[in-house]
Amino acid sequence: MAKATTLELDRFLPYRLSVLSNIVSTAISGAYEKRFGLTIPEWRVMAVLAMTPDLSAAEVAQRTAMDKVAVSRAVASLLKERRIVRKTARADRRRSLLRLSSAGRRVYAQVVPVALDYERDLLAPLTQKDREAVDRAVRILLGRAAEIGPAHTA
Amino acid sequence: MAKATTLELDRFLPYRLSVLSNIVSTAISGAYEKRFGLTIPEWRVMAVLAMTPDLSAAEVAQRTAMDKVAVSRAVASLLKERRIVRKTARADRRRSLLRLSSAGRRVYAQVVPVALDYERDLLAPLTQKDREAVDRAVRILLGRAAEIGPAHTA
DNA sequence: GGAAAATAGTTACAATTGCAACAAATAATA
DNA sequence: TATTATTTGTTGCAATTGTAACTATTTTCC
Repeated sequence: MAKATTLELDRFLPYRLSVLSNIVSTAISGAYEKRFGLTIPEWRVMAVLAMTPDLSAAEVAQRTAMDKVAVSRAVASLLKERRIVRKTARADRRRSLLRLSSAGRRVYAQVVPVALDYERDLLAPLTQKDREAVDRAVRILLGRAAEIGPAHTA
Repeated sequence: MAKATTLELDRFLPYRLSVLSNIVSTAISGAYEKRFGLTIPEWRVMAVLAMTPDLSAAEVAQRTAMDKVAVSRAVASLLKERRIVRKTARADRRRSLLRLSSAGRRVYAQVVPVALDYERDLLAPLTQKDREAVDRAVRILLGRAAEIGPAHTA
């Protein structure tokens, strides 16, 4: 007969990750919202377009780990606020090519230091070794999680 | 004049945490839902009641990092499925004392191994040292995140 | 003891999110 | 080339979630 086990929630990594991620996301999204009127999906779209202009919505979705509906809505709202511009791809008129507008680049330049400051504060109590361990572990876990929990890879 | 910086999304810890946590949560909640008809909030409530019976909803909320509305809904649904029982506290008739029913304990006993197996698979590619580092880092980050992002601590 | 403040939990409403159906355009194939 | 299948992105609808208002009870303190 199998041994009866109990599970202590605060030692269960999925739970701890969820709590940590929620706290961090809430804090960050509060800051973005308040200071720049940006949601996190909007910010993610801006961040990838800053790195790589002229992506299609599908490419943005892939790079931000967002689904295409979320990207579509973020793009719609960024267009309305004139923080990105969209042109139709000449070669394939289904695709649209997205890039930051100059206003978008200005906002982006303001957000980046806020984001990096937050990250720095968050990581402050960790030693350099700890940070490297976290970095490596998160990378490994991301790979492993994608493997075992295909989520939507039907 | 300030230096212009860019932010690479996949090196930004808040982003990586969010992606990792989403993948893990989706995988787990899929498993719970499919096999046991449990949502994650419901599972969390069950998990703390298994450890500590006769908690009030507010105490459950505190221990699960859920807000009281979420607890209320999870409790309502667990009651309907007869997986927990509720009695009114004699001393204070506003409070209700919650505990698993025997059916609830049976379900719990089935879920625990699934949860622990998932965690084990997830952590499989990490060395023991890595795991300890993650454990420590997450604990520290949880504390730090709670400090700097009071979120709702108005 | 009684009015006012506080607390536990629920409910109603609004905002967010996810999924499925869809239109437009292109690609594949017969 | 006409027909069907696929891809891109949007929209509608349902489910989830968060915020605020509410009821019931208890506590405070005059």
